[in-house]
Amino acid sequence: MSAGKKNATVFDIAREAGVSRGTVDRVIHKRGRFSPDTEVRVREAIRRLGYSANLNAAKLASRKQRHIACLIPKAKSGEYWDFMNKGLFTAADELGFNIDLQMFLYDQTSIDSFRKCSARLLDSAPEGVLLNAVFPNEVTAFCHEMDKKAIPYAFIDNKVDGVGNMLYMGFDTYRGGALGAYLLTLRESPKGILLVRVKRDKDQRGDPNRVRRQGFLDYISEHFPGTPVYAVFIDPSDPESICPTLESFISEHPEVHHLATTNSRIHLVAPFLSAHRDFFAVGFDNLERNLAALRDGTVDFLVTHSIMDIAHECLRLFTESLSTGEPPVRRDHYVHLDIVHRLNLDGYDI
Amino acid sequence: MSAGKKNATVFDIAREAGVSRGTVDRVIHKRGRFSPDTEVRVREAIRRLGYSANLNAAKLASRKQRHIACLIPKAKSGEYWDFMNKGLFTAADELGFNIDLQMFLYDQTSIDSFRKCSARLLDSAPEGVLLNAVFPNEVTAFCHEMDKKAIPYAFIDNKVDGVGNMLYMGFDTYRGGALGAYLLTLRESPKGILLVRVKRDKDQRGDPNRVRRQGFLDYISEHFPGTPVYAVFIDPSDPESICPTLESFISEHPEVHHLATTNSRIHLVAPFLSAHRDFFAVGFDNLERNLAALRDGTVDFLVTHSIMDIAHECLRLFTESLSTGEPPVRRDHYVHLDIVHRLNLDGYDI
DNA sequence: TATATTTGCGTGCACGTGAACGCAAAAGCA
DNA sequence: TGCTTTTGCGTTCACGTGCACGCAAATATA
Repeated sequence: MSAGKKNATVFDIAREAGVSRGTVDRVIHKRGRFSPDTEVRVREAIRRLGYSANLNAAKLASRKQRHIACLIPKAKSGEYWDFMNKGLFTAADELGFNIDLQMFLYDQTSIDSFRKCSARLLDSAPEGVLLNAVFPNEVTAFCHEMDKKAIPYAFIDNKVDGVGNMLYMGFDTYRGGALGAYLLTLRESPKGILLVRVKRDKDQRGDPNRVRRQGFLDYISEHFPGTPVYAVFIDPSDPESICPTLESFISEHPEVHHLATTNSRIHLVAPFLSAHRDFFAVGFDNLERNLAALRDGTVDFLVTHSIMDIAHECLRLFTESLSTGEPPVRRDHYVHLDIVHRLNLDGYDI
Repeated sequence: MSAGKKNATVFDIAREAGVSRGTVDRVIHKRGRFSPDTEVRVREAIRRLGYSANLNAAKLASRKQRHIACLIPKAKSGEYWDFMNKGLFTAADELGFNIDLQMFLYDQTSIDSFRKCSARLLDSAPEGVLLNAVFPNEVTAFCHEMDKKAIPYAFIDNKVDGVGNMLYMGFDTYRGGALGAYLLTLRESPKGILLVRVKRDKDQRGDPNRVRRQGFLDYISEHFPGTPVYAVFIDPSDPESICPTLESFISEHPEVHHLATTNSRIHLVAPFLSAHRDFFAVGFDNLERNLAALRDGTVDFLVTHSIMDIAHECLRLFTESLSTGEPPVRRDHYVHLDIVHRLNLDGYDI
């Protein structure tokens, strides 16, 4: 019942097109040394027989390393991009192609760092590039360079539009923000919302959480019009100052019992929350320290997505495309948003 | 960075153990024709070199069909076990082993049907069996028969204890019930809860949702002691009668605004709910009709899990175990519970 | 003791693809 | 024309495993 008719092989294609197996192989992998006429016959045969390569055999036979470069932010252990980094390596191992991941990690607060990193990347002449979009202008410029050199690239997590990327794998940040706002206000209508933000002094990048915050704010102003949302800025580099900052806020706004962050740093607020159990708190992203805050009940919900899924699926589709030479069937992919609570924390792997 | 040292092959093992490749192969697959002494040497070599088979090569070379039988309930299109059925076939295709799935679908309201089905299954002499646990006594008896015949089997979705199963892949139903109760009561403390249950007349099986219901009830009695939970029974075979039944209930209990089912049939209540928008409603399992009710806002939350994940992971671990001859590293597996809401419905595949 | 069977082991083919190699014909160049 | 390079194609080995086959020695059966 399952399967039944076995798939066509390169031999079948060769016979159908009246050429040899090697020729079919060269056409498929665009390695030259075939006539335009032959190419047409082979592609026709492939279409007719519905051929697609046997991935097991391909992985087994592929001895050459696939050199793929990743241009993503540098992160401290336990931060978002640190998980992405690990996820990509795990995925590379699992996928079984001989993927040689080369990491180019830039400082996400410095455009200059991005420029230098991307230049080094181009020097390494990768077969493909995975990147995210921090500095929209610089990323766009860099993409145009890759377009010129015909290097395929895929966006991971976020993207810029108007460039010739092969693939995007991310999630709906706007919707995520709205979902966070919904969960935050589900238990009790808010008299005011404390939105904890992170101070970025001379940070040159575009705000990566702007869209998510907009989704959050739009939901609030639609469903609780007139409810004030107070943005309070904390400084992650000075943890000692966080609690006092928040304490001084609530002494002025004792009516506020709802707290959220639209970035991934709600764990920074955990000490404050554990001293104020009457707060309902919602955050984003399943960093280990966020999950810990969820586990001990200081944070009520996390809205997140599986970083592993993003890394794995992105790398899978990308490398399979590189192998077959065909672009993925779909270009934009959105992974599912997860709602995580203390009661469904178990088995939630990052 | 990734990988580096290549994995040991059967050749390496053969050399290390001072035998031929074929002997190693027979030891690994327990196909006999080797001396106890040889077995020890080979196993030692495998351990020393940390060998594990190259799955790509194994899948490529395996020509024989793996005959695996599934003993699960028959279901109408769109019902829970219908998705499981489809999920198993999809997984079988994706896994690439030549898995020949043979379905033995019994009527889950009839012990007799189970008995006949399981007898037919044994006649087909499968290499392995996937089953769930409906009728505890009959399932246990059947497992003992399989134990006698040395047929490996795995439980999917739910299980019975005290038998020699190789694997269990399911989820924490008790915790799920509690989570449902939490979500139901998050918005507003309940004055009473309407728990819609399904009438089962002369149904001989054990109640599959008992544990989940217990989790639900325990949560309520712990956090809202004294709150009445009214069980109202509906008859799925008579959809016309459902609305009147519920209407007559609320005319007697107008203070009740919380509704839940602990089975997968909340979609049966959707018509009632769409006439009573003041109800907060929580259900279980992501059947298409449940998701539709979520989408149009008649149901607020679904607590569920990915049936596909269960099917896929169960079949994967099971067949890999059959291939390697080694039992899975872990026997009991619990998949993550998902909270699904209208706002994170997109991209939620079943 | 003579013959049949089992045990223990090695060899060889197949799976489908990647990619290097080789070779004749065509094209470029002097 | 005589030489080199390019084009177009076929052949062959390698990847690691499953599994059938074959064969000698050991054991069982007559």
